[in-house]
Amino acid sequence: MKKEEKLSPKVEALYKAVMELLLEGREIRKIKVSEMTERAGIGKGTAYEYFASREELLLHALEYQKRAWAESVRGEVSRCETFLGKVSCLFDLVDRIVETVKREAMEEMCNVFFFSPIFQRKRECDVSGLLHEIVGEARRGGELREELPDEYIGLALSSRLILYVSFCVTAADEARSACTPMQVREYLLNSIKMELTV
Amino acid sequence: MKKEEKLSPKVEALYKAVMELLLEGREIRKIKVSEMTERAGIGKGTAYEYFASREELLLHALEYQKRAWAESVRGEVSRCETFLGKVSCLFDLVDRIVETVKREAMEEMCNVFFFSPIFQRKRECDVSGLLHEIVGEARRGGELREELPDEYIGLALSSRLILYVSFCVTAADEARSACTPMQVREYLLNSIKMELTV
Amino acid sequence: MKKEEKLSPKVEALYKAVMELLLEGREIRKIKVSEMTERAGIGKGTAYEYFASREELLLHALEYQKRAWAESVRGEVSRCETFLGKVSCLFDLVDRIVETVKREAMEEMCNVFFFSPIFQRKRECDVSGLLHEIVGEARRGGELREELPDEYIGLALSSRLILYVSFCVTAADEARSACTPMQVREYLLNSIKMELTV
Amino acid sequence: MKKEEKLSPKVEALYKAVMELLLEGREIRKIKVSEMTERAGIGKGTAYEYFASREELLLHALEYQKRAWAESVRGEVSRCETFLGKVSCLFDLVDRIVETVKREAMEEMCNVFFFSPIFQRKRECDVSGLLHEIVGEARRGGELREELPDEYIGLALSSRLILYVSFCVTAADEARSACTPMQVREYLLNSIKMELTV
DNA sequence: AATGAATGAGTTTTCATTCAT
DNA sequence: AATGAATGAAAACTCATTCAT
Repeated sequence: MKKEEKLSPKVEALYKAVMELLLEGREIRKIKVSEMTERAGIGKGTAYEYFASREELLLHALEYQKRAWAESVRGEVSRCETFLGKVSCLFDLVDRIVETVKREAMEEMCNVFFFSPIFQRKRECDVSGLLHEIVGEARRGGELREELPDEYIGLALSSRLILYVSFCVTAADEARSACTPMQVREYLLNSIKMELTV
Repeated sequence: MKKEEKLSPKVEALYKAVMELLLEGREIRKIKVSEMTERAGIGKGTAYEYFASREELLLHALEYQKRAWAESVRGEVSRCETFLGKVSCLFDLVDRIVETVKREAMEEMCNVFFFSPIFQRKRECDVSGLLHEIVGEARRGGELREELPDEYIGLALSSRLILYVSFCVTAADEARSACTPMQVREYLLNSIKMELTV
Repeated sequence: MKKEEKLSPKVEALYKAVMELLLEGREIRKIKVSEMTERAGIGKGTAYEYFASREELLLHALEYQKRAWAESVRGEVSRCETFLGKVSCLFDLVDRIVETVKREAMEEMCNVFFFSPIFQRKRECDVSGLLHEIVGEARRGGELREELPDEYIGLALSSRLILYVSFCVTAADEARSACTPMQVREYLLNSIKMELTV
Repeated sequence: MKKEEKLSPKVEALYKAVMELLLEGREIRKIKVSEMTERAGIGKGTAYEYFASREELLLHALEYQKRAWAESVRGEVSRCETFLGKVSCLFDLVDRIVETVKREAMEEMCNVFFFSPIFQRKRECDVSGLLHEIVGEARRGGELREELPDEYIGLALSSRLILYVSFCVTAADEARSACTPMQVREYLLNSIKMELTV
């Protein structure tokens, strides 16, 4: 609930540098410390003043970005009254993210920001956490089918978001696609409504 | 009984070694050539008799494994009459894979065998290819909703399989889960039935 | 005086292969055994039936070529009556060799066949040996200045041949050259006549 | 007193190490990076801070040495009035170099410092460049035969220098030589005078 | 005699991390 | 606090040579 401590400008520059490199299509495992610091405009040693290792720096940078994305829709979400409206905001977020990413960067970005987090425990502050909150509120509001446990609702939503990401990404280079992202989104919102809500 | 060109025994040993190392939880990008050849019981140089680079060896090893898994359910799938029956076989395959793979290895395995294929063009011979065939047959059999394009059906199935995997994996270390993998599987099959079939 | 033993066809193929590779501009130190045997159309192991090591194979191949060149002018030389006529034959040989060599191969060929031999002892059977014979004959025929020792005559000739090679080679890619190889050759023969003969 | 940009001490140590190894008779193409850095008393990685590759390091080291030798006679040469005096300084340089270099090292040194430059374009800063300057001055001073182009003069000098080197080197291990280096030098200077000057 | 698959010692090169300034 | 030169452990890859067939 409490906003984060103000970030040191050097740290922020490092986080920004990591995202830039990812968006340019770099594999995260192959980004060098020197590239990050150069891009951030600071000395190589300086990174080690703030982080114990390359690994830790990368982890924090990704965490920061996930949090930033979650924050960026939180307001929008809270302004929506209904469960489906809130879910729709998450689709908006996916749209915005996918738009900024170049084709070459897609696979790595998806792995890093969509697939990997599935296996990670800490999810309070990222989109998964937000999704969890949305489910909780909808449950309290009686919008969800009683027989379906929250856990399943969460999975059902995640599964649709992943489908949507995958579609947007692969549709991007296959112009001959049978349907548009917009249509898919409609399908998905409809199927969410049918399956999960009262 | 014989399916493929006979593999050189050294190559087969290498493929097997790569899978073993993956199953033990090694990150694929960090597996050393020396580890692979030692595990395979051959000389380091020998790997380079068969593959131009470490990268190529890994790629072929994964390709081989994906193909092997697809082959391992193909028979079972073809014995099923209905779309849902066939899809169920794929869930069986996921069950079998998840049982074999250690917790630490799961993220890597999923990236390699479930997420990456989404971005790849060639998919005839792996599970994605099989899934594509299943959709085609069901379409011809008139089992699927006419308004949904094959593309959407394919992604809808993929995303459910991915979610099933991730549930099985994460449920494994959260005993306190509200539902069992078996239940989730039922939910998912049911939602597939509701959403995609006539 | 005695002709060489007839070469095994495999050995001859190897020698030929080495020359081909050199003429294509390969650095001799970087030619692999596998390249030589492939080019020769024989198995890699076979090279080791005839030579103890890569090094030995290369040495023999070069020796063979130097001898072949010397043999190729010996007849011509012996048909000339005068010292200068014989020397002229050596210039002819240089012309013929330089013509066959591509620009990229020049430096390596010169090092291998002109410069390196300067430091080697065994020279009976190559062009240096022939040159030595020519000087001997001219001395016996009283064609040379008495005050100049044979050794100096040899050096003076070698030096001119080297100059001629260098000129031909560098003139090849500098069209703007102030004089032609033919002119240089005239200069040199004249200066040889002036300096060394009676 | 100061001639060049100040060299980093590590780079200078590397250049010095390369020369030491050459003077000990090592083949330049076979000198390992680890040998160079050990000899220079620095870490292996450090070489790669200054040079992109082993090859580049070697090239720069040789360039540096060629320049150093040229600089070492330039003063002496400029103090001589006549063409032959200047040429004599170059023979002095050869004497000095030959004295420093061990027999085993000579072939490599000659290849690197005398033969290779023949094929290279950039020659302003090494001995070839100096030689070119000497020819130019002599031409302007009217000391050279008008009918001989500068190019020919240059090669005539080079080939004599090369021969002097090779004589000094090979004479060193053949005590039974008919003439001394000193005598050969006299012969050569005399033949230069006769052939090239007015 | 001829082969070529197998080998592993030997090299270059990379890059996270340290530490003196 | 900030730096970046220096490091060396680690890894990929090469290729002459061997030897079972």
